[in-house]
Amino acid sequence: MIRVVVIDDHDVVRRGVIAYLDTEEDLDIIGEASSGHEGAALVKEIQPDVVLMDLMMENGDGIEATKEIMKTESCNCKIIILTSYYDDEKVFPALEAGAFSYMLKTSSADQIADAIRKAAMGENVIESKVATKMMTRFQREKLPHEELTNREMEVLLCVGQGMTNQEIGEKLYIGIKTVKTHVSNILSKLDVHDRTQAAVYVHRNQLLNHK
Amino acid sequence: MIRVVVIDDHDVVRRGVIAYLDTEEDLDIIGEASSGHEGAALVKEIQPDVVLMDLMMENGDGIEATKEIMKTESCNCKIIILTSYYDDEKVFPALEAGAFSYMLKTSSADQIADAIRKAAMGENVIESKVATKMMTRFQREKLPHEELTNREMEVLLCVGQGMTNQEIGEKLYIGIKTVKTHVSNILSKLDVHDRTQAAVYVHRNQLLNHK
DNA sequence: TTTCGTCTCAGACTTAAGGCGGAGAGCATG
DNA sequence: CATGCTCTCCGCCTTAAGTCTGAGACGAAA
Repeated sequence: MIRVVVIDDHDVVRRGVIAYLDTEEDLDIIGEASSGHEGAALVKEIQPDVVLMDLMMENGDGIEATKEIMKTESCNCKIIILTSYYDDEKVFPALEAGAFSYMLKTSSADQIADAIRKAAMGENVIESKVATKMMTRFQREKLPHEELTNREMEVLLCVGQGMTNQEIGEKLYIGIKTVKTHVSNILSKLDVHDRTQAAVYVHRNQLLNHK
Repeated sequence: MIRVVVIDDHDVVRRGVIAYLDTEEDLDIIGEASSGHEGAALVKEIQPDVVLMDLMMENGDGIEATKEIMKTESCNCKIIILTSYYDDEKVFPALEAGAFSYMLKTSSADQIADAIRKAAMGENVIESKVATKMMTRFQREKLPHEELTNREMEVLLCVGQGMTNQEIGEKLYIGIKTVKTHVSNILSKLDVHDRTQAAVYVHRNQLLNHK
């Protein structure tokens, strides 16, 4: 039996999920909570195998609760995030906080039950939309270049769109000489020889997709 | 009841698929064939709702059979391609021939049954790997530019990798003057003003991913 | 206050890029 | 054979790009 706790402040959702999971013979819902604080305390107390955690909650959100739970040393439970959102601001903090899997509420009940079983076996499940975001994020983290300043990044993105120095200057309200300085610094930081290669760099690393 | 015909020259596969589909109460397997010709004739005769068609067959392949079936005016059946291959040379001819859905044999039996039901309701199912190929293909079909010659495309791809005229000339064993001519023609055909924009164009349209 | 980093800009210089016009060779098509 | 397309290459010219050196202004941090 896999011992599960469900944390979600939306009663209908929580009860619905529990109702379904109860029909699965190998899953045992041993507790539920309607806020992050409450949930974290409950988890510490009853030590479930898997936690199903909503992200957006009224009193203390899921990210805080996740961090709270992961801090306890004795904890070896897996936290599955179950939410409607998959934007960067939610996904990465949740994963950094220690989430084990990341499911969307658009997933079917079967998929959620599967994710719980896999979590219990140490196998994590990342919804494909979220996985895509992770991939691009990892790619970006691997960037070998020196840190560019904010201004340089602005200029680089302009170059990546095919703008000339003149156009960049007009857009950023600075002189063309200044643009040239920035471009020159960018080229040496990225270790490329001309603006075309810099533009290629932008696209290879998908820097334009996230503004 | 959804009336289904299965066309596959591999006996084991055909019988396995039929055996499974027979367990589904809403599906009625009304016919089967082991070649494209045979299958097309059968379909014309008994007018099923959905056809499950293998692509690679000994006597008359699935693409020909699909075209054959789609040519008949009275035909309002949906053809689902079921194959192991998802390379460009197979996928696009099949879709152009009139295939309604495209499934891979790696799909689960459930997914195939689902695809049949959806086809009967007018909803097509494209396996994700195939869908990805379609997306990039569509993007390429929408390209607004004039047709480039083969040589120009070669040069353009070099530009898209950030190469200088000098480097391109050395790679293609032509003079730098010739490269300049090509680049100049490319710029005017693509309606861009410099090589950097051409490089951006290459990446926006993912021209490098398919060599 | 001094130091450091960033952003801004200048002048002088070199070079790659790109436009324009012209042209010859090969090759397929009608 | 005449036409058209492609690929090749030339010279001349203009300009955008990029390097180098130097420097002033500003704000944060030591």
